Amino acid sequence: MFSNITKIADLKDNVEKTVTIGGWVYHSRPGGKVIFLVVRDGSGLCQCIIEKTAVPEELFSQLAHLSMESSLTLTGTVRADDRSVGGYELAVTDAKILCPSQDYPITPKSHGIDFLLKNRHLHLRSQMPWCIGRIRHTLVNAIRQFFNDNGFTLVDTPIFTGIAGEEAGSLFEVDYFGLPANLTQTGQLHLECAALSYGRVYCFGPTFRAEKSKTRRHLTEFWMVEPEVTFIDLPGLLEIAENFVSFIIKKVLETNRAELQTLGANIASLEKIQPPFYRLTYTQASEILTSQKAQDFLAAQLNEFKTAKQETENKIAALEAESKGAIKQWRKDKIASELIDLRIELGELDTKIENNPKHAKLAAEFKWGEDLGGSDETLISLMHDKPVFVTHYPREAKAFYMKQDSENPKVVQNFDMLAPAGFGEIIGGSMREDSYDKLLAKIIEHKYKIENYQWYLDLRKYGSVPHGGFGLGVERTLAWLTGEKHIRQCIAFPRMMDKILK
RNA sequence: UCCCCGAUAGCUCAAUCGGUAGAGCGAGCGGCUGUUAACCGCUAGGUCGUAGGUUCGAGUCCUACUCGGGGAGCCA
Repeated sequence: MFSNITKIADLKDNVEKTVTIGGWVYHSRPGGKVIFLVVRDGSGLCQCIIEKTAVPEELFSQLAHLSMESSLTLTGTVRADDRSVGGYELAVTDAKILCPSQDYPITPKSHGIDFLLKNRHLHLRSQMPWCIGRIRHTLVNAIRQFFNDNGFTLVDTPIFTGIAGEEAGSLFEVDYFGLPANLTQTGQLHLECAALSYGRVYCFGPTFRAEKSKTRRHLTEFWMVEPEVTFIDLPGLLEIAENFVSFIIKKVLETNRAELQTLGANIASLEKIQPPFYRLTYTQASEILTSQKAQDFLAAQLNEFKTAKQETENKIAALEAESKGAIKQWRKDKIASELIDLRIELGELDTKIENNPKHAKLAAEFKWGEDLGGSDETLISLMHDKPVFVTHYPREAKAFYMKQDSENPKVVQNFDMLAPAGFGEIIGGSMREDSYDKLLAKIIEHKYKIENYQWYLDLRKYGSVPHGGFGLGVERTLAWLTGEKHIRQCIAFPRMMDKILK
């Protein structure tokens, strides 16, 4: 029945031909003599022109009263026209309404985030989530392609697990037929087993963290890709990581430039992301944090914030003054929505101004041995225009499985990759401890039950080799690429602390 | 877990000193228009988050609770 449906994205190949499209009303501008219906079909938008003289009178009247998100098929001639979205339009000769939509809750005006999340099942149809979803698809595809093309074997690691990969405290516990089990926090430990079988492996799936974190950078369920490689050292891992990240960004830039533009992403800065990335040891990073340069940077930033605040306040005052004058209603609307945005901006600037001295203090008082805090990472990433690897963290601050450095026993061979412009950590990785004795000592030190880790220790007993890997968070990467402030927009149905909506 | 902010029409927001509840969008009806966040006119739409308190009088002040937003810590 629908075999003759043409996708809107393919209209460019059907100019002057008669086609049928199927989709949903995105926008309607009905008139006495001509109706403009913008229709979306998942592949794009198309403006459909319905002239009163071209269709039966009853159909014209029905189409004139069609509201947002009504579903229908439309038949007509494709015309190239610069006045239409996408450059093509359909001169309609016939249409069939499938399901008229009444009182669709999402309107073209702005909505609050709570409302949109409650209506997430419908919000997915809107432009922003649609663009992000398309980019996510490319990103996921590119991730698989990179590893598949570089000799990695996909291994699906379990979601129910008996042991913790990261530190406890962020585990979701489940009742597994009366036995305690957890949802996976990482596929790494299982992946290491597979790496010793295949050499180069990766896993890609959902990951669960029960962290009580209500921030724009946290989900309780997120997707992570984790490669694991044998016969490698830390510099080798960094090389894979920077090639990997550069590859996926290149693919997104190639495939989704239009979506990135719609979302207002910083394309120019993404185009700069090419190997090599910056490399800092933890010790160098801590020196930067406590340096005068960092303090000067923060002071300059504070001044920028204050200037921006002043400018924003001036803009608000000017708009408020204009709004009180005798002006057209549409201008008043525009001012009102601009004012809302400006006030949000002002609030964010206030937060930044408030946090800046705290961050300066944290940075200045940074002591070797602590883990890098969020603000420290942000500061370092802001001071660089490309991603930064921070390596060799203090052993005490890091997970038990990370390999002790041969030259400096106080540090481990690990790395975090910080995205530029303050987006923070998107990759964490390390060489794994391959010495049976050292790993055992760490397990004992952490007071973990040895019997739970015997299988993991076995990997160091039977043909242990140097190996390592890393994990990349899909939603955080997507937030970075798209310029989305909040990670919750980067997955179709976000799971957040204390909130499962559907 | 801690700190800050908020809750008014379906949605986004106003409401001055504590004194009769207002717009726009969306919805419905009509008009007009190669329109494009179209425009113009009319109509409907409210127990001001919940429960107390202060007051002649509370959307506005106070207390508690619920829900939401932002930030800190922690992390991908």
